[in-house]
Amino acid sequence: MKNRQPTAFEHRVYAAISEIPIGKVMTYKALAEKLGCGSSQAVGQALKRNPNAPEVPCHRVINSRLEIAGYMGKLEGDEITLKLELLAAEGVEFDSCGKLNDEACLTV
DNA sequence: AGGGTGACTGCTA
DNA sequence: GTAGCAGCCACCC
Repeated sequence: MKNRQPTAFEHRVYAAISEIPIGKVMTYKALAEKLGCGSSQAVGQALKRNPNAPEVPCHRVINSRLEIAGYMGKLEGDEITLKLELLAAEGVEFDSCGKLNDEACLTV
């Protein structure tokens, strides 16, 4: 556990994710544009380097292909399955491949 | 101070 | 439709 302090940029990312309503998801690109970064990779970095899983609903953040990305620094594993279940509990249904089943859940 | 990485995206073959 | 390459920004060593 690094327990390092989040930077201003990361803090902005968490704030934007926290603004995502329940039952909705946002893509890295849209999130990056909302932050004014223009680079979705920077957003992914912020999430990967930060174990704020329960503090920030990072599971609501998906890639432009409407697929689930990673969780807690892992791209695949039981954590991903947990994320899908968590989203399903919020009303967002995903495919067995981790793809968004309902495009209407995508926040623009 | 410099180089390398990445939970990404977009275009081209 | 799948595969590969380049661009991009922020963080880490």
